[in-house]
Amino acid sequence: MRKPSRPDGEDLRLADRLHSFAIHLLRRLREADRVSSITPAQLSALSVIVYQGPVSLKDLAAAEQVTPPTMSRIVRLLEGVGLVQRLVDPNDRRALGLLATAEGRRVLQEGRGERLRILAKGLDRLSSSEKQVVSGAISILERILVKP
Amino acid sequence: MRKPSRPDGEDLRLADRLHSFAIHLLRRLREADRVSSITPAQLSALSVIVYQGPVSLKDLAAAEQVTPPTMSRIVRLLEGVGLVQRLVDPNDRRALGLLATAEGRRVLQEGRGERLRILAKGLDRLSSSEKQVVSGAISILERILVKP
DNA sequence: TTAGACTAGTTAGGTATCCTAACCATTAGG
DNA sequence: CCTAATGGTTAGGATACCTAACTAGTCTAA
Repeated sequence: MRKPSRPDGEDLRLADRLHSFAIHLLRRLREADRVSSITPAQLSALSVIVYQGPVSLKDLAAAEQVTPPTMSRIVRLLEGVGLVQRLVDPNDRRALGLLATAEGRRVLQEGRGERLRILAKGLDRLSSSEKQVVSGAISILERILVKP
Repeated sequence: MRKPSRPDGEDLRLADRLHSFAIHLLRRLREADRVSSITPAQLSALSVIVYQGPVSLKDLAAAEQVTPPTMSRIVRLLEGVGLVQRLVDPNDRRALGLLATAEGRRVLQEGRGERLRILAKGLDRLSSSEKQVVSGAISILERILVKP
């Protein structure tokens, strides 16, 4: 008899706790976004553009899990306020190479920085050995995000 | 000399890793929501209604970090498809006591279950001692979510 | 080499989500 | 009472999301 493919109750309970924690953590950190000058969807797209270098609209849409028309609009708004510029790929003149401007990188770091400061302040309440446990757990968990 | 109130670099790095992990985890799990019959905002509000028992619109809006008019509309839609019912608080006839219907609880469990199954499948790849580290870390991290 | 298939992106049009401002209805305090 | 405060809704506007249909550039194969 092989192990059933259905996850067992133990894993489900751990999954539940992890899921719940992630939701509540991000909900708390979202409070920081209120001071940002751009919307959450725009900030998230900008983040991908900043870190993934020149990226096509198609890839950007896939990364953000939205359709190309939706991303087209978001990019137009980001471009309109000067946070992103669009280049045309010389090898394929249909495709875009989206890049962040210096101002775009600044705005992103500003929003992200506020989130991280809030979170770091929470972590500050942990002992040094507790932080080690957390750090180790993240290293472990990062593996489950790698597509199988 | 006291420790500076500014979080140190160590905490910021750990915060960054934790933040990034939470974002990527929820982004991955969001793929499961595509099969749900209701939208993410509605699912999230429904979740609060199911777990927080009879709740006022004001409190629900605060929990979801939106304004009362926004929540008013979401509740109207949820009520329209029979997932939520509104009672009037007899002690304060202005206030609502929002409750999930049996169908509402079913729809919520359906969507949540799919997310948890995906996550549990990922956790299944960890060894039993790794799961213990993760479990311990979550217990520690849950403390930083408690409002100071 | 050129017709047809395919791919990247945009436009059009609809619903949902979010906001602020303004508005009822009810409650609480003087 | 009568005014101020509170819970919710309505109105109106911007963004975010989708599908369907379109344009323009690329690739393939006869």
